[in-house]
Amino acid sequence: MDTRLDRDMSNCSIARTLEVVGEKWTILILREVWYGSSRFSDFERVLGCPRNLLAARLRMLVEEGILATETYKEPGSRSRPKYVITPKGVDLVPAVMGLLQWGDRYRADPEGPAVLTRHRGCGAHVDAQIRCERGHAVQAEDIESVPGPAFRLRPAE
Amino acid sequence: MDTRLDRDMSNCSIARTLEVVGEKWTILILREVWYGSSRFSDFERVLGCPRNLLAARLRMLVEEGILATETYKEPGSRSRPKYVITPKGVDLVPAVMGLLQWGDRYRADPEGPAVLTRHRGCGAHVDAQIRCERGHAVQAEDIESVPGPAFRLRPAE
DNA sequence: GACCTGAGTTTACTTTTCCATACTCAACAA
DNA sequence: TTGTTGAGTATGGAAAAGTAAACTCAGGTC
Repeated sequence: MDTRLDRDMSNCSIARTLEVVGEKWTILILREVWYGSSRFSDFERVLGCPRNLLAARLRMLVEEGILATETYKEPGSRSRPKYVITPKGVDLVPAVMGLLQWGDRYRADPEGPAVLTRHRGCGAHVDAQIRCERGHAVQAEDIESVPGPAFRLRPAE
Repeated sequence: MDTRLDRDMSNCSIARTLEVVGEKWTILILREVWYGSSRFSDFERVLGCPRNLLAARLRMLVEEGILATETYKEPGSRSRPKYVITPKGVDLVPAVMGLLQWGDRYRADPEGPAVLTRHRGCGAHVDAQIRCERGHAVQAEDIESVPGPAFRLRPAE
């Protein structure tokens, strides 16, 4: 993609995804959900994030359909809400795996990463890869970005 | 991973990656590099981002080794710096492809995405997938997160 | 020598986001 | 009826981001 006129990037899918998950704490909240947390107090304790932001992020994630609320009840106390991931949230896993993998490679402690990801059953290490529909592994250099159906040039200034 | 004691997440690779690329504009600058921009004025024009932040983000990306500066020279003007991606930067592609893919699925215009990614040569659509080392495609539900070498529990409070 | 240009830096001001902490609220328990 | 607990809401100050314009700097051109 090498149009000399400026592309209009107002409909860029990367930017639009970041509008939803690009704020501070959002992705870390999702990480906690994957690692098993579901309650407000769990997120607060493990993340150390301010409560008002936590509430705002959870509300956003639920509004966007990435998390959903259910209720749980501990014996001897009343029902309270908990947060569970939806299929739309699960679809963020490849992106987050990509971040995890980069951090493992370039920012891990000398002894290695804090968390290993394995294929349940097979046990082999798991990571995010780029593949084409035909199943070929694709090097980043061999990705070609071409204008899609919603491609626009920028309105003249 | 379901330790009832709190995990210490201060060495989480996701959090550490976000420390580098989690600020506003950073990933969009990388997007522009992939789409062919390399000059300060290109980024400024296409992103519409404030110059001081742009300068700060570029400096950060160069310090982190994700971008590198080279010089270019237009005939009739002096040499000027441009920004090119390094192998360390290329390793962020899977994460960003993951974001792109989610945006394409859930936030695209009705007519479709603005940009299509294809395998150069083969031409087939390309995306980020989760695979294990043995080459199996892995469903998000079949990822098992287990404590790694740098796993720590949280020091008691 | 004066002017131009791309790539910044600096400054000054407004707005937004973030952080820390205090406060509220609705069951349930004693 | 008072206390407790989890899940928030409210608030006030600090930090970061956004906006706009002026300024710098070096190596071109005129």
